[in-house]
Amino acid sequence: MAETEHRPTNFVRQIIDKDLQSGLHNSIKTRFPPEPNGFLHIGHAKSICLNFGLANDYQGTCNLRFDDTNPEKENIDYVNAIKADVNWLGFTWDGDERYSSDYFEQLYGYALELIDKGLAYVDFSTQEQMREMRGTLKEPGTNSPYRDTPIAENHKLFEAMRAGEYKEGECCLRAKIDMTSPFMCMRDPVLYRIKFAHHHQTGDQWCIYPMYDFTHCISDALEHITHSLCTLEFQDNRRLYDWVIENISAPAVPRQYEFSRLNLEYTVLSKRKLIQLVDEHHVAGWDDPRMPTIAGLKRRGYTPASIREFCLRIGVTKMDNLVEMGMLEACIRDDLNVNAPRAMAVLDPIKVVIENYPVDQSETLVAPNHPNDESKGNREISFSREVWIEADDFREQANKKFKRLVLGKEVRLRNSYVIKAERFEQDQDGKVTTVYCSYDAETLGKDPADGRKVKGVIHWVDAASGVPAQINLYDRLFNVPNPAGAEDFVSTINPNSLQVVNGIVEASLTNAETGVAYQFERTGYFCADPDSSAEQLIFNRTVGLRDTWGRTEGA
RNA sequence: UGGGGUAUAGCCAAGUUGGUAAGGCAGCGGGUUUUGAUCCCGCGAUUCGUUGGUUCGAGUCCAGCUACCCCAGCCA
Repeated sequence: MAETEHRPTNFVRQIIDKDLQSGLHNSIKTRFPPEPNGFLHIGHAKSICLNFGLANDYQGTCNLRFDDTNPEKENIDYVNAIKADVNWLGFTWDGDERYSSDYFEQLYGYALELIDKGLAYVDFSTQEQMREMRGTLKEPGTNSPYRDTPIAENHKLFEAMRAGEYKEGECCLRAKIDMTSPFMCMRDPVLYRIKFAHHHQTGDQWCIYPMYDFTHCISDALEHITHSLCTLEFQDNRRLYDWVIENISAPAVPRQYEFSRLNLEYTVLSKRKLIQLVDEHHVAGWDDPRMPTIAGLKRRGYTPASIREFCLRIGVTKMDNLVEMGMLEACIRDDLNVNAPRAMAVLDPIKVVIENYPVDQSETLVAPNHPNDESKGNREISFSREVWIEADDFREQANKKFKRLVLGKEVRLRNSYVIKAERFEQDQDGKVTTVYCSYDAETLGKDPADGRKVKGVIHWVDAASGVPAQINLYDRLFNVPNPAGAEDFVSTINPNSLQVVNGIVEASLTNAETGVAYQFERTGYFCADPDSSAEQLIFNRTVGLRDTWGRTEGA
């Protein structure tokens, strides 16, 4: 798809333009810094597109850095999934992926530097004591009794922490800043804590791990990141970011800028909540097609280009937002409308028997793969005496607004003949099972010679060659626009977010490649599910077609 | 008077030396159409959270007010 030619401007670009013009920087370097404690989601895609997009547009580079300072929550599977997702989105990071843990030794050295400057101390207060001494939002905190431990002793104490001489929670390293600061994060923040945990990158090498605020800014400096972009909740932390950089022998001075995180209607985008959905089996896994994860969107049938386009359209600002799902759907429809070959599939089949068509005859028809793009070629579809049509496409009686098959009336079978409904059969519940029709043999590829107008066109699948398929129809995962705002977001889960249907697809779809999109004419965009253990074809509906009829009809 | 942020159409979002409100999504009309799809054409803010002020002129400058978001993890 043709992505928007020139990127819309935003405040980050303006800052970069200024920094380039003023000569502050000759080129830019950004980074995408996920913690490997879960799968990436569409919100991360916003950050990825921003960081990698900026690097591309300004001919700079972008690093992929795993912010792996909390081994208890992280693992290598997430690292691998994240790398795959970033690549799948179409981005390439500069050199090898980095890890904050690559810098543990240097970070340790900077911590020692702060200690030696009298700007950090080892605190043996309990967590509860620290909380009490921190004060509140409106009241200043009070100094720790360990705050004035002599420098030399702090130096030894910290070395002892590293050597494993203290238990978890027994002590921690804190920056000596200002317990009365209006910024809570400046009230002597913890820099290092003790964790006897195995780390996916450094193994058992360390028993002390640096905190985010100490690690991130230094990692940025070590990588010579020029513009460090993060989300709004880190605005206060910027004071600490700058404090650390100013007080150590930093090799560079990176700057942090914050933008608002993405909120999408009818889903949740917080790692904690997504983990809960997976752990409590509200969904089948991280790549469940209903999940807003990159892996889920991929399995659902979203393309990398459509997600990039979405990120372009939503923009980058500091305003809180809640983007409509329709925005995302418009992006994938725009992509698939021009790129997806058409095919026919019936989701809720009823039989049509064409009584004046020879019993043992069948013929091969040619159908274009795309109505507006001849270059996509044609395919062959078979036609015979019995075909399946959509149950919704037949009514015993209806007004002229209903442009489908009605008893005694004609309708065009897409890419085929005009048929007329003569009579029908239904089961004991009143559901129509079979419609007996006649066909006009002179209407293949042309209108009736006598000038009869046949307005309706419906899709169908040849009964003799059609293939049964499981079709997964997805709906929003939650019943409310902003589940994150609910008291209990789990209670707002939509119990009908997945509807499994047994349909019939045209024979050409038998070998549909996993993940490759098709438009099933008149019903939507679908792609084959990767589930290889399944015994039959499985198609996932990515998104339906825009449906103005369904709207008026339903109303 | 804790501090940090944000307020432009239903949603997203341009608007940067003050000069008379881009664009996209959604919606609504109309046209084309063997997908009620696509495509094409047309329609939306006398108004920029609010109240005042400065000015010939303010979304853009100033002051006050209001609403919403974030911060009291040895999480990120």
